[in-house]
Amino acid sequence: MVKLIREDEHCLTLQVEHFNLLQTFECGQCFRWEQKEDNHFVGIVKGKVISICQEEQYIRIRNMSRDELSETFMDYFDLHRDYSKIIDSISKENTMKMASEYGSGIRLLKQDEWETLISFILSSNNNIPRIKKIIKSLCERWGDKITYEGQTYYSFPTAKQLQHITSEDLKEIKCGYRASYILDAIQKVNDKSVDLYYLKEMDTGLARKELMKIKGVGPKVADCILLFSMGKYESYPMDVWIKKVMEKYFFEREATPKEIQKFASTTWGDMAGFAQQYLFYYARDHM
DNA sequence: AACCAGGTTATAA
DNA sequence: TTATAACCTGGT
Repeated sequence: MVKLIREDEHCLTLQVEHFNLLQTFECGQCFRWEQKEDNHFVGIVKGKVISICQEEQYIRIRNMSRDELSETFMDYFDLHRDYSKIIDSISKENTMKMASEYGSGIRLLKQDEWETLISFILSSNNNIPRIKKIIKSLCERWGDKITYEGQTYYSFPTAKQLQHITSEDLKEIKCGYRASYILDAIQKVNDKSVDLYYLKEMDTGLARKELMKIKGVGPKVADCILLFSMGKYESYPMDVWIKKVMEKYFFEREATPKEIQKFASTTWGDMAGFAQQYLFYYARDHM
């Protein structure tokens, strides 16, 4: 599935099927990848700046060795997985055929649990530009400075790095009422009353309950964390877009969250999370 | 001015 | 268990 085409100085070229950078970054799972003028995307994975560009099936990654490719990059972009199999298995009717074709280059990222937790707490009742702005401020204020090709970037601050910040600090970066949620997350992760990095080993339902002990983490945010950072692919985050698109194409009427969850679970089972991504991406452009 | 945006919380039926 | 109002903030 993944072929290493070329290896230059700190630079790799891959050939991959079902991998589109724009789709992967625009399908609602992440907030930090930046598109540069020359069609490059720059992001930070495990504290390291990575620059990627794409032409059709060819992916060029700058600032990356072969070891780093197999240790972090492949995993982060879920490149070991055969997405044509997944698309086949969930595209049993017209809507999913349409949606999975439209977003056929989406990959489900495996992001850092902490970053995902905080990012999606901030996402609640908020809009994307503001979410991105707040996360950026958070990183610039408390993250580590990283210099890459003359530009300055910042890592996402760890729970440890944030352990002494106050509500006032968070208000300054315009978190609003979510400030108290963030403080609760910092406290619970640091004192291990929620063992964040162990949750992926647990049963999905239990892990979900654990996440929801944190203030500001309800069903939707919990499902996002499970799906985007813990590989819990049966999760089906239900936001306003998913509700709209499901009601239009699968119910042809109003439906309750419970009905929708049940439908997703019985129809797609442990592939529901992939279906959610295709539907979300499709809905954002067609509703 | 009123309403909305990747929901959650607190309260009440 | 399910329904409703209030919520920081910035944009329309």
